Amino acid sequence: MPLTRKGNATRQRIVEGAAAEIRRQGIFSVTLDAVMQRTATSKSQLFHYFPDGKDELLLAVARHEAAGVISDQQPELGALNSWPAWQSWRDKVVDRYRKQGPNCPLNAVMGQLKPTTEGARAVAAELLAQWQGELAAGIRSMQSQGEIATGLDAERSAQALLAGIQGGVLIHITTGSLEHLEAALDQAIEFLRGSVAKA
Amino acid sequence: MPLTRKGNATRQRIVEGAAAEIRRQGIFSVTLDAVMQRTATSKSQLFHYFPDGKDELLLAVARHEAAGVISDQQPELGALNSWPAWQSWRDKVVDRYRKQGPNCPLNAVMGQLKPTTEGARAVAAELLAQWQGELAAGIRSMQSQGEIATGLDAERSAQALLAGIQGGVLIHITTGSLEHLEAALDQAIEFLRGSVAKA
DNA sequence: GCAAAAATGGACCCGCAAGTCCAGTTTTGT
DNA sequence: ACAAAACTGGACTTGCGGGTCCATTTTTGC
Repeated sequence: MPLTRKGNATRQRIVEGAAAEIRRQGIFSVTLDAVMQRTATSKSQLFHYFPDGKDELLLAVARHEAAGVISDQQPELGALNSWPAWQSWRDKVVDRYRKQGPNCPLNAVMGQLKPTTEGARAVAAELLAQWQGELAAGIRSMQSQGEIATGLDAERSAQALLAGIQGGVLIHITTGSLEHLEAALDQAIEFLRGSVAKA
Repeated sequence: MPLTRKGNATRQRIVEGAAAEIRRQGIFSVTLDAVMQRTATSKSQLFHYFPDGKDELLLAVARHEAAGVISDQQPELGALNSWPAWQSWRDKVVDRYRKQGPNCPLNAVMGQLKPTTEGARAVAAELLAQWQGELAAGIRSMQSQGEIATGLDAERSAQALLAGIQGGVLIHITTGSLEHLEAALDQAIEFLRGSVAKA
């Protein structure tokens, strides 16, 4: 009978507590003791739910955060079928990172996993793939409506857009400014809109 | 008489050794002992040249790497005054990161500095600012030749392009693929070229 | 060439935080 | 109700790796 209801709740509490700790204090404050204190748990509990220790916990945090990144963009991200939709999605993305501030748990965790590096990369890669997929779907949707040139490679444009977003977020993390993220989003959208004019 | 010739050489050796270690084994292999071994130095030397210890050393590595990032793009980056120049610059960037592989010392170091975090951010911020400045200069140069629409905000376009690059590199680090970097560069350049047609 | 300052070697210290253990309690299925 | 399994508490161990110290050698400037 692996994982009782209470156990599940505790596990959840640990993961969210660790994530919250990162957001507030940065990745270096995340010591097992800190997590214990914040989540009112003991060391045995930590190792009970995460037998492989800190790395496993951090990986769980990464998964948790990755899921949030996508879901925070819904429902707009899943329905990029009109220019207003694109615009409000754009605003949502900018807003999300404005609120999050410069402490990105996902990014923080990524640089911290050592043995589990492959696992961490997999989580990040999957997130990126999913994100890119949604963007490409949106582009194709617009293409089918004649709002974006059909000669354009949807997948490649999605890659470029995704890169712009990632870079924008990264720059936000390091400088605290959101200008780059906004510029990247705006320019990408403008590029997509402009494609139809000269086709 | 602070810093004799030999001392300077040793210091240099330490920084480069640490950077090389990161490239080969990742950031977690960078222990003071590892640096000592690789650079044939003793602990006293490390603390002689970097009294504040590891953080100071890592910061020096960051500075060293940051300088390399820009200079590796020269002379092309400094003379973006024709489309062929842009193209060869683009190729140089992609090539640089292809050669570097997925272990970026600068990125790695960034996530590792704790007390010196402000210092690290400053280094990164300055690098970004300089990079963006060069790009903006290139865009303005093309504008003056009528190859890019003058209505376009050079600084903002440079921001977007820079974001694309950063994101592309980041994705390269996490997935190993350079496609995103290439897509971001190509699309940005295409956007700039296209601006003149509809002006 | 000779003090002073810089450079070097390497033994030693030490704290922190991850990880272990086991004893005790609560929950669960039947 | 009663075993088995899940859950919890917290004391204890441990090792890694950063940082300290001092003795010795080399270089520098005059």
